[in-house]
Amino acid sequence: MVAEPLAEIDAVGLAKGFKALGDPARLRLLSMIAARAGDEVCVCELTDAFTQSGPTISHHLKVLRDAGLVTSERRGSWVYYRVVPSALAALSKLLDTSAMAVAAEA
Amino acid sequence: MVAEPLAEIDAVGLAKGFKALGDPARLRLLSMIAARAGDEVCVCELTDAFTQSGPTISHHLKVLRDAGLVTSERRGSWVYYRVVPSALAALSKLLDTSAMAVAAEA
DNA sequence: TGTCAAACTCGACGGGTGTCGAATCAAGAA
DNA sequence: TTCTTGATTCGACACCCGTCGAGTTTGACA
Repeated sequence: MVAEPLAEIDAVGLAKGFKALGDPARLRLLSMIAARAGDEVCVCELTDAFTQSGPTISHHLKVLRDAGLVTSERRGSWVYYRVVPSALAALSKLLDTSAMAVAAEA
Repeated sequence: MVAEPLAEIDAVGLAKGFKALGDPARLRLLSMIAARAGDEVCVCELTDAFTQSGPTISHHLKVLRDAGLVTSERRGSWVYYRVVPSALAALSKLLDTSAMAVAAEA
């Protein structure tokens, strides 16, 4: 958030990322993928951990993919997901700098 | 995101915060407030900077308030907003640790 | 009291979102 | 090829969200 307020054009792109995180199911999905720390996670493993249906999980994964937060790769019969660290870092930094800017004043 | 995947109960609360950030107008509002670094911003100043109507801005500020990301205080005829650093830091940390966990593997 | 300005609430509209079952696609095994 | 399993896409439903104009509240000032 920094010293300079966000330009509208930047806000649109960043909001897409935050919007993708704005659902409990997606947040849990991302956390389960990120918890593997470099390793990938099979979709079958994710669907087993949720009460929602397969199509719903697939939809949420697509939202995370479209937001650039995760990538997917098919190997054989299974599809594996992994996080995109730079994308998460960009969102994190935005909030961090703004929090710091305010904290520094106190 | 850390080593442990998010519990569903935690995910619900955190998702509220991210959801509030998932709109370009709200992201810009928050950035304008945060850019003041400890100082507060008058609503009148915010509405002037946007093309949206007053009621719309007021609605977005309420969403940010309900999410605990900002606080408001009335003084005289004007209402002033300021950010809640700890709330932003909590969201930032979640993304940061997950990004770090993955980056550390590489 | 009455009036004015700032901010919020209300009601409504159009479009978007989460969810599911059914159908479809992809890849391996018989 | 046909069959089976994993994953996605499709179509539909109920609900939510961003937006506005109109009306309401709050406080200052005559």
